[in-house]
Amino acid sequence: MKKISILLAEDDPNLGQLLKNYLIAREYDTTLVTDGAQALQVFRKDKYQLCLLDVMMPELDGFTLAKEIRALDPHIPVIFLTAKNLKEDVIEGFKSGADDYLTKPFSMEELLYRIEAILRRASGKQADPPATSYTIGKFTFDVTKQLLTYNDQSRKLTTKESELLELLCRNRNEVLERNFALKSIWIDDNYFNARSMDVYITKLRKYLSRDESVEILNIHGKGYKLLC
Amino acid sequence: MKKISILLAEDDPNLGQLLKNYLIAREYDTTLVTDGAQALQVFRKDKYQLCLLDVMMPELDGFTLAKEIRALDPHIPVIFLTAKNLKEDVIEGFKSGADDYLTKPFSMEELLYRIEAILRRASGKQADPPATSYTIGKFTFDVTKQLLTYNDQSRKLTTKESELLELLCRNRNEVLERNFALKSIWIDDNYFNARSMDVYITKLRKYLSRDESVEILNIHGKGYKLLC
DNA sequence: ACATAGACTTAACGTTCTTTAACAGGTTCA
DNA sequence: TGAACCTGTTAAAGAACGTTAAGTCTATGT
Repeated sequence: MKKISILLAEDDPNLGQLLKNYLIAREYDTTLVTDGAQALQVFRKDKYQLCLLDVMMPELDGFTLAKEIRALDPHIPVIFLTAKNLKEDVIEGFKSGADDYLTKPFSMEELLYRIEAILRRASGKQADPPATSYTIGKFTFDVTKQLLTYNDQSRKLTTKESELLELLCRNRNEVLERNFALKSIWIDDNYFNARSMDVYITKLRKYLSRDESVEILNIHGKGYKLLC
Repeated sequence: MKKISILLAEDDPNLGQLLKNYLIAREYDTTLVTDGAQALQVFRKDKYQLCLLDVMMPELDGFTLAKEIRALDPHIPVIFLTAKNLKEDVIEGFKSGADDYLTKPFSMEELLYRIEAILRRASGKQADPPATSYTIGKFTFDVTKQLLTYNDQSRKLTTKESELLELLCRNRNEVLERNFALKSIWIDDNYFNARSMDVYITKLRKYLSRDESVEILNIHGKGYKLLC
């Protein structure tokens, strides 16, 4: 299956690199540029399936850029990344044809969620959720229904429990880095959110304790690894 | 099929043009005027099916304008565009017969949904409803007739029930954000309206409970997701 | 005008989810 | 070994949500 290609235009080098890494980790073929002019240039050369554009950029702002891009490819999905409380911008953004927008700060989960939603809509197919479910030892984990099942006994997980368990499953038998998980689910990787995550790890361990072969292992200073 | 005609009165040229373009892109036959006097003049000449009026306008303010317009056509739907924190104005606006209002800044999606909802209500008694309907598990939901059907058994939904269910359907298997739903249906996203929305979620869940495969899932702190 | 019914809101109370606090161990490295 | 940091666990606090019932309003018909 061919990878989805994303053009990411973000002038903040830190955020840009961060986003690029996350998207690549999620199997999106991502190209990062740091200003609008460059974005247009790159877009002309190669085709992309989705654009992620920061609104505030030097040389060429996101809105104008979107118009130019739309002139080249009227149907390409565009998502804007915008600073908070710039709702006026949002309006103008929709005019130039954004399919969606995110106000900073946002979590990776949210970004990925919207990307998937838009691609789903763009591909014409209606409905059909990915119906993702994982097998964890003797457990079955239905992500969309947030249901963890063991021998016909089901437990309804909370939103956060479910999000964390999904990340663990996605990276099973390899290290899920703390910061990655925090940025993905909690937006901020500060002290309190880190402690909150610890609490959820404890909860998940308790839920999964019925199957001895399943274990959430801590990798000191790095993160967690789901063994199963 | 003939286009819906909208009279848009907005004195800010940027916003006005923006709105006009967007509405035209959405197949609404839109006329833009930049002050109230002009609006009245144009309205006398041609008939419109909906009015979008800015409250703060030179020459003739939106409220007075609405009264004049209503004198000419008592049943035409009117939506006010108003700056925030002008609650007094809002109240007076409803007295002069607004069907709805939007506080700036607002998103295009919100405006569009409001227009559709109002036109639907206005045309309720007339003929040829577009008959948009959704299939929700074993249910059928006729949006224009506000009818939820299960095995030949139909339940007539109230306006709010219907509007909320429509938003859920439109975003099925995706998160419908609380704030978006509140601003789209209840106008204000304050505490009380949020609680009111909770009540409606309970109602809808009860109506839909006959099909086990259908579920309105809460995403804590974000919104609801209709699974089906 | 009055009564009635239906729709919507507000109130009240209970439950669940998430975060924060508090305390107890662990790991690393100088 | 001891200081600094990281992790495990439980409990409590705070916020969000679920549900039912009572209140308010509006429209409608007599």
